[in-house]
Amino acid sequence: MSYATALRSPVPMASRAAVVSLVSRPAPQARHAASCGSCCLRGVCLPCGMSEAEINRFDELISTKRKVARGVTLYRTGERFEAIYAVRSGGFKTVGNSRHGDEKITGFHMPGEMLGLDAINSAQHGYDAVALEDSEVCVFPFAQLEAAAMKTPALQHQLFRTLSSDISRDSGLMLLLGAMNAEQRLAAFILSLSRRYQRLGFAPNRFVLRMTREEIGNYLGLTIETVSRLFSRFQREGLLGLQQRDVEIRSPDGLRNLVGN
Amino acid sequence: MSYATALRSPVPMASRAAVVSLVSRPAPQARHAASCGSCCLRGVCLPCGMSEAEINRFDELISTKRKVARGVTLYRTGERFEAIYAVRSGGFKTVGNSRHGDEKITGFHMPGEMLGLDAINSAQHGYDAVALEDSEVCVFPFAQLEAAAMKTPALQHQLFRTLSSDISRDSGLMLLLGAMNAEQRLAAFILSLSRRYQRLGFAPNRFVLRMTREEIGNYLGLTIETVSRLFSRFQREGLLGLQQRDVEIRSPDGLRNLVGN
DNA sequence: CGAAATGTTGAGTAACATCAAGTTTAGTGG
DNA sequence: CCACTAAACTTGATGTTACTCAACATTTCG
Repeated sequence: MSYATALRSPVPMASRAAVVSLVSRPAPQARHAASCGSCCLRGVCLPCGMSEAEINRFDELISTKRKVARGVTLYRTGERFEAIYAVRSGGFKTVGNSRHGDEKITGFHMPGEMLGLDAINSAQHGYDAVALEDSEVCVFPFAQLEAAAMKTPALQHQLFRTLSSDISRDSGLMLLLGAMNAEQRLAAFILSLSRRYQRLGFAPNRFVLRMTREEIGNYLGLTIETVSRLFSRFQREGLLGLQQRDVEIRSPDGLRNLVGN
Repeated sequence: MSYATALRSPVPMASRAAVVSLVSRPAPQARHAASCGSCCLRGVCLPCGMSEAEINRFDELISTKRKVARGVTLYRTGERFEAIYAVRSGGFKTVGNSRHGDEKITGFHMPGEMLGLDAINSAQHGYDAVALEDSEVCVFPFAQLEAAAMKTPALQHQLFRTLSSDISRDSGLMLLLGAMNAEQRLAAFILSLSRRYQRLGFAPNRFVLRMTREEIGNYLGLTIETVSRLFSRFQREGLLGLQQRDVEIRSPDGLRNLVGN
């Protein structure tokens, strides 16, 4: 839970001095300049589609980095919308909280994916964003982003695409929740993670779950017991190899078969 | 099903001559210039936030209207993405079709709401858009829209907001499908329609359902029987007055209570 | 008017939730 | 480093919600 905890993410940790200096300040101020130009995620993140010159200009004007320790909230429901975020390392969940006090996870966000897009319209956040592990995000103040987009067609276009892809993602999930049984939901979830790891250049059939069974169940509209039973069954049937949160997909086709496409 | 059927929507029907001329041609060509400047939806639609001068320029450059008869498909899954659409009158459903042949409704779209936003990213449509009744849409070719947005900050901003609000909508629905029981889902659905009618300037507690019980069930992840039973129960308990598709909300608070906010 | 589509209601059933007990793993302080 | 505690996970027994199947009523449309 502390900043001293080693980052388990693929992106190299900042120098020790920098980390130590962070500990002495409250988290929100812990920022420094980012550089998309040298980031290994630039091909799948916001600058995708921009020329090198455009990216460099973009870097200097806009983005800063910020560390978020495991369990810490990046932004909260009701907070004023200022910026959108790109996950640089680690991972996040977005959580909606109803009046009943029960929470509902609306999404998991991996490196290269954006956070906060839903708040552009209402100018305030509708969800909490919580780090699943020690993480780092790039901060893009939205007003500056809009101004930059007016001058850079590639950036405007990419912003439209990014927003659009978030809509597709959600619609897909709706399908999942509204039309699938428990087995299909979990299979679809695993396949979704697999695709997203592959997009980042990792092996698609071997990865670590960043979230608990409870979080998976919450997200999929299932109880923790159902998730656990299904994982056991998938393992018994040879679809998955499981050891805690280490997942090995043994039969991608078997999973796809369950989901139905 | 025919164009001769009177439009039941709030927007005045085009002149009879125009309607007749449409019948003789295939639907997709049935277009003529739109004019946001004189449209009663301009406050809730794409031009929202633009000055009168900007709207007029926008009109001339971009938008055309198109009629879509009940049951007719505006665009289909797999078709190349060319334009986004604003519902001008009538209503639509968007339908995803899985390989199993079963369809899943991912959204209902009322006047002033946009269609096709999810396709910007992938450049091809991921859903079918089908008219629930005789309808009219405004067609905004996306390439032209992007070009116009580069010159008009208010338009760019409104596009971002529109896309963002679609994300919020979907996330909200996810919550609905993943965390609510049948009763809560239907109550939330009715309240959502109520809010949207109110936004259009109609009475919030008296409206006509544009969709069948089956479509409602499909959308909410419930069977038609469950929807029917719940409607009967809501009526019995004095929450709703129902006569076919005519809905009267008798106890908005009762419904909100069920949903939990 | 008659056929097809749509909607209602009842009885039985299956899928998933709930309740409960126990095991394993991770985190903490001595 | 080990013991201890809390958190996370697994598995079984039972219960409930919503689905399935079925029959029938009503409405819409040609």
